[in-house]
Amino acid sequence: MKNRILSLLKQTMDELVQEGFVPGYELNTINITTPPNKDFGDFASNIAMTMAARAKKPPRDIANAVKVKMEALGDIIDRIDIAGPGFINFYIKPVVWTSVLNEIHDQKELYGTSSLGAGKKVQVEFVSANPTGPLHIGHGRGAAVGDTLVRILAAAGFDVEAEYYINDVGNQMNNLGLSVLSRYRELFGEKITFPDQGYKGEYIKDLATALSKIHGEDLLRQNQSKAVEICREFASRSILEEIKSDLDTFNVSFDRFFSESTLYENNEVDIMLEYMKDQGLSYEDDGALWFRTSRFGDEKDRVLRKNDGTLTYFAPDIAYHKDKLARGFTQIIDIWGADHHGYVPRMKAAIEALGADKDCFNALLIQLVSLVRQGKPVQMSTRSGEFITLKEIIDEVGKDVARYFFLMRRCDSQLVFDLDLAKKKSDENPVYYIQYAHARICSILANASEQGMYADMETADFELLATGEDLELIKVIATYPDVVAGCAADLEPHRIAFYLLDLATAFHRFYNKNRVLSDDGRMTKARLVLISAVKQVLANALALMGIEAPQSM
RNA sequence: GCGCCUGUAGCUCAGUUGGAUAGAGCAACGGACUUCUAAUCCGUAGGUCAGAGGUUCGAAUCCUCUCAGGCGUGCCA
Repeated sequence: MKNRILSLLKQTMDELVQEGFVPGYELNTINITTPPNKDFGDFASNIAMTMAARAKKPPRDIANAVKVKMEALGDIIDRIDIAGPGFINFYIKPVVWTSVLNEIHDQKELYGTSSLGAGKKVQVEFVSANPTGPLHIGHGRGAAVGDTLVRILAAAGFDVEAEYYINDVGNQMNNLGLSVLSRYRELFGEKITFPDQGYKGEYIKDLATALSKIHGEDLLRQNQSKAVEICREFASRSILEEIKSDLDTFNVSFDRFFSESTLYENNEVDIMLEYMKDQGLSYEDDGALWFRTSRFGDEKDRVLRKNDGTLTYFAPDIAYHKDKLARGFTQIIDIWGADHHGYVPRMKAAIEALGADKDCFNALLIQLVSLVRQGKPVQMSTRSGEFITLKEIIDEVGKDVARYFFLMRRCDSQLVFDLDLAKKKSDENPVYYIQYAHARICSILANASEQGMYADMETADFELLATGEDLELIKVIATYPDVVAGCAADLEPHRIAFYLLDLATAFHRFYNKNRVLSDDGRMTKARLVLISAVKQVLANALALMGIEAPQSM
């Protein structure tokens, strides 16, 4: 609907330009918004005010010219008002709104999709936790945000791929191996000194126990490095399996798990280093190899290879992003914890150094999650091994609630996860509030079908719906495609969560004031179509968030 | 010290990229079930948009400074 008004307005402005009434303008200066107040119409434009200075005419004069031309133009506009300093307020004919019911009926689960991203290949990389321990609650937020963003981008017509980068090379992997081996020796009664940087969680002991069942005492007789390797391989494989299974129960899926080790196997790191050298972008100093990131806006140069000969984390990461670029993505989105924000300038520098436009790379930073139980913060620390895992959260509050809670804040806002609220099955919990709306509709439709009545597009009289709460409800479902497109364009998945709340509110309000099944047969038929459409949109939006739409509660 | 994020009702947060009288939910108070699911709805009250300047027709939104909280500032990952 918004787009229809927009194109009418563009047409009008073009005519005014041709007539010499106003000077030429840039396309993106035309902006349609929904006014803060229903009294100001369905849509509004500030074009008269933004043009006033350049046209050297009072805004209200320009607004009036637009009004006269546009009122003659379309059959969807009821009337146009000019308000305040020069706002143009558009009032849509009520019956026109009801056409969205036909759209929803025709498109079903495709309602809300668009071609915004047609022809664009996007990759979203998220979670990417090291296989050194189970996913914790912070990973959960990244997983929920990333997975939902992927679904939104797909709905907006992007060719999108979800990827998980496995850091299975390097020091922390050895650490893992050492940690497990220590616990293993402990099992056989050896006195051990646990490594300083070791992983202290209980799961390490479980892994050691599992190893002892497979190998018996054999590893005690192996030489140290061989034993560590066996422990490392076994542990990382087991943990990765567990991570995958957790993601699966969280309804999060990936198109590809990309292993860091393949970068070495395919020599991609060396090729990248060679490229940097050839381009004059790297140099040796102090026995280390440096990358001139400062040339691309970073505050100082960064080390690629340390003076002990080993590579920094940054080096394979550049090679990894080179690989991504080579795969032909027009846009690369990395979802990171906000504590990695200092890493953004150097990654952007790398992207630019690799010959790509730095704007094709986006880092979405996810702020911290803290847990609250009975009003008190729950202490967490990865190092000491005291952390709440994603699995524990899912077991406690359920997958749907967890996903919604992770998405009910803007990404760059810290999130307080209230476990007591999450478990409450009442109106305070937004998830139940939304799902309840869907279940209520299902219940009405079930009652209707018992009486042999169904939503029937042919016989329903939409004019009956062009008033009151019926019309308000229709307007909310009509904005859904704009919401999805907006989320995709601005990479802000949380807006879906807020939209769902608005839609559920509009439905509950409607429900309390009106009956669907009544003695009035014509109204009953019309409203069956209406609530079927609402049900469809609720289901579509919930699906974008990966949340169930229950038939009954 | 420097950089990034945040600061909006008692609490938790939105705010359509600079628009009109700043909005929800919870908590508080008062109402609505012979009615398709009361896990619901309606009403009342609640504000120096952290503070001070600036930019302009117009600022919660943009710029500068100050204050407060979080994070970063490794040849860690």
